[in-house]
Amino acid sequence: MVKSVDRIRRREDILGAAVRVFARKGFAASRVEDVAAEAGIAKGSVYLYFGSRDALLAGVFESYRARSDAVLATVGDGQALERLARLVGGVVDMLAAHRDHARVLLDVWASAPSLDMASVYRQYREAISELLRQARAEGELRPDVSEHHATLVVAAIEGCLLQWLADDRVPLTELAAPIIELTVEGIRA
Amino acid sequence: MVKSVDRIRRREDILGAAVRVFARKGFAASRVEDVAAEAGIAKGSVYLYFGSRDALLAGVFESYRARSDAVLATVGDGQALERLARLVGGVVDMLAAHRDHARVLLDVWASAPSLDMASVYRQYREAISELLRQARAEGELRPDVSEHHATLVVAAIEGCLLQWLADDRVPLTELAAPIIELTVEGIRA
Amino acid sequence: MVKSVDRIRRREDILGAAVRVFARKGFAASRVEDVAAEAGIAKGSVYLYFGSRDALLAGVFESYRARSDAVLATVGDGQALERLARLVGGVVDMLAAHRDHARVLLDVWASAPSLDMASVYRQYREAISELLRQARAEGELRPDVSEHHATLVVAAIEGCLLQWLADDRVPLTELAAPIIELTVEGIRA
Amino acid sequence: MVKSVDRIRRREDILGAAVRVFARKGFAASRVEDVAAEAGIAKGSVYLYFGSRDALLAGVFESYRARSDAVLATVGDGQALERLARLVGGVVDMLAAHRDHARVLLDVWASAPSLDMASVYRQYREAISELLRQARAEGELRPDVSEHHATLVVAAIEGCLLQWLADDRVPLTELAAPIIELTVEGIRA
DNA sequence: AATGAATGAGATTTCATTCAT
DNA sequence: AATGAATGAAATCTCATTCAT
Repeated sequence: MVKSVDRIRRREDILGAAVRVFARKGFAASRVEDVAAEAGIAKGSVYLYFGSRDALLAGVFESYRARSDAVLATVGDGQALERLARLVGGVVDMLAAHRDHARVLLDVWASAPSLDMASVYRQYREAISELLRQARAEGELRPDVSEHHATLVVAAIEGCLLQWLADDRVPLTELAAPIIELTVEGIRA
Repeated sequence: MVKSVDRIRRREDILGAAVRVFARKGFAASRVEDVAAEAGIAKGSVYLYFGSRDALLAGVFESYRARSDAVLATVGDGQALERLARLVGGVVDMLAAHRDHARVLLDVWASAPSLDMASVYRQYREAISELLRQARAEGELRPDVSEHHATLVVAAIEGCLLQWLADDRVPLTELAAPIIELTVEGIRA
Repeated sequence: MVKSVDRIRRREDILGAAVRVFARKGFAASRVEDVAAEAGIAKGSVYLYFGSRDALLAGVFESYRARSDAVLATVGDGQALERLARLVGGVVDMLAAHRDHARVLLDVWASAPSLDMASVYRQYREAISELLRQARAEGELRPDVSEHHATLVVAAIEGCLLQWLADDRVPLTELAAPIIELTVEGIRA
Repeated sequence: MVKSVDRIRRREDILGAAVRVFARKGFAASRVEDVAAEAGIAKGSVYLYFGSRDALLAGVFESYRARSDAVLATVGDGQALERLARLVGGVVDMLAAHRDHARVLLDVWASAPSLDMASVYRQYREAISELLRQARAEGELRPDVSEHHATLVVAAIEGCLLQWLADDRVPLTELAAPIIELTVEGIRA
């Protein structure tokens, strides 16, 4: 039991080190040894917890998905557009709280086609589409809202994320409100 | 003279090959030899036109910037919001016409911190901010439009691009209209 | 005392496991951990009984030598050629009874030049030469028998062993009789 | 054409170097770099001609098979037992002329189960069995010759080879005559 | 005595880059 | 200018061995 916990903890430590190193240097320029050094262990020990360098990147992606799923699961209840606003705010806050993690997703994107970033976006779009459908049923939606609106909501979030990652003077947390204003409040009937 | 033209042409051929190869396999998995093969020349010949493998990526980035600058330069005249709508449409069309090129920008992002994606976004934001300022002067802008709106416009474009790159069933060209509707028409006074 | 016996028993268990593992996968492809697993103990425990991985191979060789010496010591008495026939039969039976063990000798040969397979063959040749000398003294030997005959007797045994190890449809035990017929009976005066 | 010849020559050079290195240190202890150094080239260049370290061993085996096949193909004509004698002599001479090569076969045996030493022995046995059948048809064979005699002939050769490899004071070439005397002349009707 | 996590030396292999032809 | 064989630096990964528990 104790051993198992330790093992999980150690794995998470390594993953945390990997996130920091990958965010700092990019995955392509990061060596397994860099991750080990950041985690304070020997190179070979990384392989006791992850089968390969690529598995580290996959692990980062997994842990991002877990966080992402957690956010989607907590929009609570109330009117659909309120829930949508909470969803957008929740995702932005989650990303803002984990900049390194978010940065590494770019490497997942670029270097690991097998890690399915497409499905992450799809999942967001589906959750949002469902909320828009409910809003329409509730009569809260302006009738001229595009069928592509879910894509636009995701785009607003991810596009702001991208600009923040490129330049941290872009204030991601402050952007949550305008994103919601534009993509949620702006479509109320 | 003729030789010089040939040289430029050959360089562009190689760059085109690099774009296709990088888009297909990702930069990290692309070998100089792959690019040479795609261009129909020998590996060593690539080095007659580009100093290194990284220089190929830099070349792709440069040619993207050139295209991007060209689009920004052609918003024409008329009212500010009309020009903004043309800017957005122009960028989206340009990206849609060069999917491989756009895909490679992700690798630029992830693998080449020295290639300044941040400045690309900044340039877009500045052009858009200028147009918004003019629109405000023309009295065309709703007074409550956020100071962050330029960031949101860029986000909408880049966020849609990202989703289209991840999944080509996301219809980038069709998204131009809703993007404009939301981010340009939606802010008219 | 008891502990000492236990220790010896445990050492032999590990050696037996090593023989099975090495025979199955070859020494080069066998890991210390494989041997430990086969013996039902932890990897580190192997080192309580053997100083190194190579020592396991040396141990296998030692135990082969012990068996081999035992066979040479039991040719009993009687006429020299009868004792030679018993020697040949005894060696073949010993090998046939310990196929894994014999298989591992190939790895000793190939991987451990310090383990002296040459001396094993030499010892056989010397024992056989001595018997041939006695047979000659007893007038039992055809006068034209080659001075190299001892080498041929060893060759017949080892050569059959080799073929049996390569392909177990070669019937080693059945070959004992023809070997004796050819190399022992065939040289009677 | 010239390039092709060079390429083949270079491949053979490397293979020759591999034979020498493997014979000297054993395959297990031989590094690709050792082979490269023996061939006077850089480590990486070995990989231009052989896909892996194991491929070097496979190459050695292949070239042994080629030599072996060549010997089997040159027993000429005449009476079956004469041809058998020539076969035996030819194989022994071939082995004696290529001690390093023969030494490496032990590593093939021990380290590369996929390289089929069993088939080499089988091929020898089949060629010899065929000659024995013909000798019987020619009435040259003693009626009591064992059905296993082909195995014994192969054993005599391989067993002498083994002893010579272990100790070069065992005179392989001198042993050809006694081997033939015992295994070929000894079975004449 | 037994364990098995941790170590790190060392081997294989890749591939960007060079350069003789 | 073009080639592609050769190079060797560098990275991944393995696993024998150690040692704290």
